[in-house]
Amino acid sequence: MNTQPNLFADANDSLGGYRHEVKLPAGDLTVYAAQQLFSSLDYKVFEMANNNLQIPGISYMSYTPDVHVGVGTCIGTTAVWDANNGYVSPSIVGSDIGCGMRVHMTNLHKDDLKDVKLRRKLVKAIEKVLPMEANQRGHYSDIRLEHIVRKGLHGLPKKYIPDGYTPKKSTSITHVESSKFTFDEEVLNLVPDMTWHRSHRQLGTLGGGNHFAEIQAIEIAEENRDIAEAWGLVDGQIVVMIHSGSRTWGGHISQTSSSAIAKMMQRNGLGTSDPRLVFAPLEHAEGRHYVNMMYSALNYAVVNRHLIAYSIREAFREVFGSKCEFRTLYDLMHNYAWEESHPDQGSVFVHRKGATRALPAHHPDNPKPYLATGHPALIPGSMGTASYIMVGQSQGVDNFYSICHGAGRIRSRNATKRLVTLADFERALGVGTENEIVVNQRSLESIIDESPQAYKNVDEIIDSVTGAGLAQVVAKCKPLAAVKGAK
DNA sequence: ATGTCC
Repeated sequence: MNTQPNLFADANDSLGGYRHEVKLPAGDLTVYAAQQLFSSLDYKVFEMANNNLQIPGISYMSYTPDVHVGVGTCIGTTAVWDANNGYVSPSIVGSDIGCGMRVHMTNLHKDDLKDVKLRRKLVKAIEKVLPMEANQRGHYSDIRLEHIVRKGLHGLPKKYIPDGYTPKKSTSITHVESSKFTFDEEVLNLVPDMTWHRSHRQLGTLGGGNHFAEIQAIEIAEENRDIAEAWGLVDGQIVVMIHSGSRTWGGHISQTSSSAIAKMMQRNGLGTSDPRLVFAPLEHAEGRHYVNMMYSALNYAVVNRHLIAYSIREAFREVFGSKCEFRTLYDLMHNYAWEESHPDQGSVFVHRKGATRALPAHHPDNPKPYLATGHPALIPGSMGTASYIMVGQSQGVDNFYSICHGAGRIRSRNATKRLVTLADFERALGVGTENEIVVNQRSLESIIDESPQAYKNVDEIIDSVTGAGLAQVVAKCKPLAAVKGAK
């Protein structure tokens, strides 16, 4: 409950209670959330917004309904500056640069996976090709990391972009948000050998925490059946959803850039109430350096998800034969900052931290295959609950087209370990029943901090997004099996 | 999130 209501006594609700304009001492915050979710927000998220709003020149800041406290900045933040006179903040982007979602579509039906033993077999096959133990090396030592961070998907050897990876013989790189982020490659010379080495070994690995790969069965939303069909989605279809990021490459960039920027801030007397919140003018050497490095991490993250998908495709082909399709639906990030064009504000520099860009039909930033419909917006649920494939609405322009990025944590990992029992977790996964969501980890205890009881109800989050007119549901994705990385 | 503290 909110114990210090004065801060947002001036909250002005609109859009039937789904949008809240909050007056904070340092500036205005927009919160997209149904009334009940809004009322239940922790006071700390407003405190963090107030710190972020102290960064000079910020022109817009908003929260998604899944907002929760992070380090320096809340997860669920969209923060915007004028691109010509703006600031960039590694603390807003966060440490997992380029973290995001990827979905592949198979030609399997949920009935093909009805047998729990077959789901176990599939998970075992995935474990063979997809490293999930901490510090376990990936299987892609033949790929040059230098090519990946410089050229993104274009740096991959051809054999890793198989025919039929996407519909109509187009390659998978036409079906992602961006196949290559261009930057000043000089910055790569400053990355230490150890980071090159570790990041090379880590290519194609899932990582820990909330990262996962899930096998899901989809239900098409009736009102968007035409869009679903245009995307190649049908009722009961098995899809594979992947959530991962830039691993140690992005982590290294975040850490080194943040400390360089912190020093620059000290020299120039810059700062807010929170010393952990670092930022630099875009035109400063430190700001430019971070942006360049960040883009290399975006390349790493997209390729990492592509390779995870490639590995899982191998497992599917082993279990279901070589006729098993594995077409790319989309790859979409939720942690990054970049320049965009806004109809009223022109060139803007947009940070998204745990916020997903969901463009509507005909927006010019859609990749060509999705120009007529809008691109798929991929929203993960918590483990054992549904995920969603959505599409943006034109009204989303008010929020720079940002929507949620998942369920949103309601209790810390430690609090979850204290409060949630193994029996609770097993019940949530249907362990022992024929509908069991099969998980790779032999000991569920090791991932109990990821149990659904640690998260908000994703359906309420989605309701807030649709209620506010930001996006619509195209398909609901129900998990049949999940693989998680070890701690 | 992260080779979770040089």
